[in-house]
Amino acid sequence: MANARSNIRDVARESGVSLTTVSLILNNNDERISESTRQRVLSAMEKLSYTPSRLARGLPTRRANTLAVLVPALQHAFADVYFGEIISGIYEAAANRGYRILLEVARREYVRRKEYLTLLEDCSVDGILFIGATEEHRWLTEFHETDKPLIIVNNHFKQWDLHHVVCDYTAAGALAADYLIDLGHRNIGHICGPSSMVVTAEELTEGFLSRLAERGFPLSDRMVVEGQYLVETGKLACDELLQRNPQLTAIFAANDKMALGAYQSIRQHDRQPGKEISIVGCDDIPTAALADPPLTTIRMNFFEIGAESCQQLISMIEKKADDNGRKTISERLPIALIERESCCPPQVPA
Amino acid sequence: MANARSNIRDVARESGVSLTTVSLILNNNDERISESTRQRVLSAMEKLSYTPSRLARGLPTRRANTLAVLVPALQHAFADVYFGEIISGIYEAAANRGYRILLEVARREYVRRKEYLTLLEDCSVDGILFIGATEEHRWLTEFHETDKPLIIVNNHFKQWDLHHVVCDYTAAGALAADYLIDLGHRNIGHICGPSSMVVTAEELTEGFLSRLAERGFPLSDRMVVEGQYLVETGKLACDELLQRNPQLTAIFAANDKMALGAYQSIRQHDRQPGKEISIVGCDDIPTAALADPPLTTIRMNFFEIGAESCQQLISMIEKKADDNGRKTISERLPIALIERESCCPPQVPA
DNA sequence: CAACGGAGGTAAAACATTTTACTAGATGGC
DNA sequence: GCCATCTAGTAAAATGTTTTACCTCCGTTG
Repeated sequence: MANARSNIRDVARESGVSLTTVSLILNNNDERISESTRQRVLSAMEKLSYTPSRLARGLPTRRANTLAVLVPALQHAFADVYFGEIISGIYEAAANRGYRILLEVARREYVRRKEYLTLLEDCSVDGILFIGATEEHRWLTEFHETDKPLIIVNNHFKQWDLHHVVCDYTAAGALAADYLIDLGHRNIGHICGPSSMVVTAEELTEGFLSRLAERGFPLSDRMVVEGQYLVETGKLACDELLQRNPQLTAIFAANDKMALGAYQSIRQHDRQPGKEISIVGCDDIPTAALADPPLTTIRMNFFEIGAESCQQLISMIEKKADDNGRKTISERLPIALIERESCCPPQVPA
Repeated sequence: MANARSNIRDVARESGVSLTTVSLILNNNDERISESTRQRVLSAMEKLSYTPSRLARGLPTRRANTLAVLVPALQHAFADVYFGEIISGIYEAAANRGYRILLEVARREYVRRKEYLTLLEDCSVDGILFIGATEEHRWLTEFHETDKPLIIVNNHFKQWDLHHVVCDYTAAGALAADYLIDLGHRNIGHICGPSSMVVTAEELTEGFLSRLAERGFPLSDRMVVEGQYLVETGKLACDELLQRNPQLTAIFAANDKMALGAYQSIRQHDRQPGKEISIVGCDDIPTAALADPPLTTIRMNFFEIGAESCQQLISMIEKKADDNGRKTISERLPIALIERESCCPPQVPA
């Protein structure tokens, strides 16, 4: 009863104009409408407390003004700061441009049924942002030829050029190398990410190793151990490194979580992280600053990555009309070293 | 061209039946349709690779099969584990029942323009889950009388009975009190949450204080200091407590972040957290287990809270049809003490 | 004075569904 | 043989917009 939601027709009747007129005003296609009519219609809207239905609007326009954020099926994915930061950035950019955000998880069933495509066809969503892509997500190829609005956030694939926005992982690796060498370290270990699965892990390690080599201190393969980006795997990798070279004075971990795992390992070996063994992390998650000692790390600014990806996606969507040169979007954001207290020059053996 | 997305009409034509028939099959209103027709239509769908448009469906049904998650406008809200865990739980429950999740942030403008209501009226969304409500969000009253599908997640308001699902904060406080008393502590301090702003903070403190009193060790007001749920405020509160009573042997912090802040403060006072001063936190965020020493805390299971809230919301929405006794939903989930290494009996002064 | 053009609109088709009320024909009971 | 009921379906209205093509004045031009 009270719920007789008013529609555009009611507004038209109330203000004595046609549907078309109301619609034009709603869409700010002002040119054709006189100021007096405009005012009349606007106050009718006010009076009827009219709000246009997004659903109905999307039908003729085939636009939902909504973007999907797709994440892989990991345990409690949204509780991860990495995803969380990126999503915050995406939200910010989307909200500023009037878009909404839909959350989607790429479970096995989801992928098998190609729901990600349905999402677009179905007009639920105007574009997709994929976070946390790995080699496992080869089905993304489907987006290769077709010019569907998809952006890979903070990763990319070598084989197919899909639109993407990433941090400069190569530069990050080089930066870490320079920093440790400049401090005087020569016995260095590296806990790398799962490089066969994610390109950025490979780039980081590549950047680190080649800079070390360039500066005349190449790292033996033995001193590179892989972890799965989790605290525990970081600890295990560090155990391994310490066993392979007990003289170790510095470690570069491919992410902060593994760096914190290294802290644990080092303590268990009765050494002091940050004093006897220097650690550089990567990502600059909030916990890094709270660790003891506060972790020196490379800041990736995931919020920025999310926001930038989102803006690129929106531009793609809105530009689609005047279908100009469809170049692959490939952007690389800068990184920075954040110096805290987990590094110092190597201690000379007494 | 290739994009001539097929619709229900095409399917009807292809299989030689009416629109209605196709629609009925789509909605599994099987009873009226013969198996042979059904098969014919299904294969026509297959052949045309037809997917129904969510948008168009929502229009007549006034159902979007989408839920909104509304969070307050905090810096990078989605990067917070607290929100993240809850959202993960919500997602899980929603996905299992075929609902999608829309993210919304209640910025000032958003609230002023009552977008949260628009969301519902507009049929973008069938219900709303509000996380992180405080006394600041008094506009939620609007949901009081009307029976709009809104659930307050892990908080509630005393004045109006809005539907909500919360952890049992009173029990949590009591549990902490028992634990510390049983260990032998008598010089206890409490870092409470912003109790004038959030009811659950008040309940936790109330539970803690009254159990202490019951057991014969009432806590003086001086030994309760308020923090804003952040690491830094926890540290400051702890500084204050240590100054007010240097004999302090145990602290109960209203959340883990403040407990970690207390670690910092204690260290700066040259005392050992977990040995000289025992700490109990609350929430059991992932960092708690990684802290040094690992933090003893009360697990709230936010994932569960999210999932349960979401299920309740969905039931509300789906039951709406047979509008039975509209009772306010008010659920209280159990909590548990997770013993780690941040507590021990008080040390006898040498 | 006829033709033109612009200002300010409007009618109607299109978008893709659901749902209500109806029907034609077959079956069954008495 | 007639009415009632059931089966398998259909026609048409409803949902709330956008958009295209058109219309009607009215003031200018040539």
